[in-house]
Amino acid sequence: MTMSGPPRRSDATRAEILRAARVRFAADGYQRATIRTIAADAGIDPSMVMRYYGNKANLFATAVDIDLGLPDLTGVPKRRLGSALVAHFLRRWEGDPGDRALLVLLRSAATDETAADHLRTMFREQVAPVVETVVADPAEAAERAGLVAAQLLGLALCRHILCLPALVALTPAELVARVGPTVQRYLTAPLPPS
Amino acid sequence: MTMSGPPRRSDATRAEILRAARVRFAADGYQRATIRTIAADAGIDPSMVMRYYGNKANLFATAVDIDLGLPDLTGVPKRRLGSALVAHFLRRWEGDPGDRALLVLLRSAATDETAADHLRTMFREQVAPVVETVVADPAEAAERAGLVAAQLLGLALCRHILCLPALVALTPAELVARVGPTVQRYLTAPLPPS
DNA sequence: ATCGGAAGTCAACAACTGTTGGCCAACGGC
DNA sequence: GCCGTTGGCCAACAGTTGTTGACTTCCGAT
Repeated sequence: MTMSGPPRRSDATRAEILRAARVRFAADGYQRATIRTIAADAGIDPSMVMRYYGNKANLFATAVDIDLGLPDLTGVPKRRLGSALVAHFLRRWEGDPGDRALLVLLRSAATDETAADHLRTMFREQVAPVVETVVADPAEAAERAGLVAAQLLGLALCRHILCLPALVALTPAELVARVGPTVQRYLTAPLPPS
Repeated sequence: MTMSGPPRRSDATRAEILRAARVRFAADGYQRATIRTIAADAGIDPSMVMRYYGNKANLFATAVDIDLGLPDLTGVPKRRLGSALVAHFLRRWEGDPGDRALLVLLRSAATDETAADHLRTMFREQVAPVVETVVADPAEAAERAGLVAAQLLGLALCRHILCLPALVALTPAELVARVGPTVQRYLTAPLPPS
């Protein structure tokens, strides 16, 4: 991730562009965010964005290449797995703007196939493996992880992107109390026959 | 909804435009769908779209002005409320293309504030009232409806827009069996204290 | 002091967008 | 058959977009 060559004089500008890009992509999504507005936010010329990141798609890919930072769940008591997961994601996307990278991806993934692909990869490489470590039958891991993702992404969508008032009104603690048991059930309850 | 004046000779074209618009908006979202591609799909000139629908925003509003067709839940046994709701929504958005209007809205709402507003209105005027008829304490109706919306929209997002393989693989019947109990709990389980 | 390259600015191109107005053809009541 | 109305197409405008290349300015090593 941090495979830096020799430190360059322009590192500050590069970082500033990336910060502005994350904010803009998060606010507007891939298509509506323009190189020009991102450059304006960063206080530099649009052509610098091209020079440092090649093109818009690559800038987006760089801005979105993040780590969910999922905790190691093997030490968590089995009854608290759901609450722990919900609490972690809430902490993750309620943080300061610029670090809400998951929302960047979510907003763009609805209309941009590249972003959707990033999200699927993130699910496959980060969420599914963690779920596999806490699930009884590994054969069911993918399905359970999918159900968990649907619940958590649905919550992020309704609370932070659609901003449904009924969900914005709830505190993080209340959300953990309400959604935690659902995730818990998706992780541990026996799957009903089809 | 069908407040038609005298039947015009161009009704067929108008309908064809609307059909093509729904398909395109569903596939690409508001911004990426262009008047030109919609017109091409409908086999007519872009200027006709303008003549019949005024502008792109109005065309979108018309294409998206739909009825969820939520069933009357007052006759459903209280234990089956969750399954009934999940089954209804699954039927609604697994149908033939052109009738998947909810997905049109969902895809665009992530990046377009107008679409998001439509979705909030639909939630407030269609989902919340129905939930209110089946909930014990009316004061909790909005919150319960919000949780239900988060779960159902999350499912639609992951299955039909992100196309997570783990969720695409499940049959509608399996999904009802897995997600139904969650919705049931959001509707009827006592809300934990904050 | 000077020279090379990096950092940054400016102006422009080509493609695409929503939108407009003018023009032609077909229809239908008189 | 005549003519106004309607349905439809074509070409163009104005704005925005990603992207490019030439030009200037600054800094650090020699």
